[in-house]
Amino acid sequence: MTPVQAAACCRPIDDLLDPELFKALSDPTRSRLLGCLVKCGCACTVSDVGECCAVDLSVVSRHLSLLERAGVVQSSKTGRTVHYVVDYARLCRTMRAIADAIEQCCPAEQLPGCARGCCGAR
Amino acid sequence: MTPVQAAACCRPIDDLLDPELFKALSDPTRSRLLGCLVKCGCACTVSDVGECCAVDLSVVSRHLSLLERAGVVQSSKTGRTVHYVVDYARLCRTMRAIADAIEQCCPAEQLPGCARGCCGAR
DNA sequence: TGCGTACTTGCACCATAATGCAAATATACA
DNA sequence: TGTATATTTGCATTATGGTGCAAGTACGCA
Repeated sequence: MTPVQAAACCRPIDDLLDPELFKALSDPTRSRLLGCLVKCGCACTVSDVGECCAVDLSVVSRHLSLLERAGVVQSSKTGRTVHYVVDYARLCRTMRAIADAIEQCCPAEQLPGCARGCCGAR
Repeated sequence: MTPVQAAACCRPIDDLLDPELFKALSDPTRSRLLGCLVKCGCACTVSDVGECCAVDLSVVSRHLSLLERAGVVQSSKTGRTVHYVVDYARLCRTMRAIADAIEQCCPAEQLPGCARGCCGAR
């Protein structure tokens, strides 16, 4: 199969390789903010998360809302404070789905020893 | 635990949330090129992969070498042609490791019903 | 109602990165 | 050795995106 033929062939990986999601995770500042939120485990205010980074609070606000648009975190407003929480379930599900979708395309000869004859990542 | 405290606490997720990897996957053109390579399943030349996209061949060349630097694909040169292959095993392993690392940080109360009391993604 | 706090938005600036074209490099083949 | 092919690199252009500051909005509280 040539790349052109492959391009015409629809697979789960097509939807999962979403540039928007990866773009959300591609900035060092956002990565750090997300890392703090992930490790924190609880709902945090914009100000609290902002203390992890040496950037303006407006920058933190923008980054968090971008992460929310990408489906990585969720926000809830109570009064004038906004709390952000990581959507653990969705993130885990997406990452594993990507792995599965890639593995599905992996040719059998790629890595011997795997149950499916490929990838050996299971 | 506050975000600041969480930031000081080292977890596997810290190394796995690598902005460089995600940056490699964050461009639509690169995403399409990678998708073709993933679905193709075999080693493809720069020219062949380039036929999937309406961009200059020099652009394709640069994108593929960037994907290689990010550890997503591997290249091999034979004569004057360069072949690119997806590193299926590594990609799968990384994505699953990210999922595992995120799950590890997920608080127990997040999602009931899961074996670990969280995430429900297993 | 007025003030302070939490966050967001507008704007300008700067850095990075994507793109196409042309030229260069590397290699196969006659 | 000369020519054609495959890929890469230099360069200029353009687009995108991150940042800080200042101002605006929303809301709680006295």
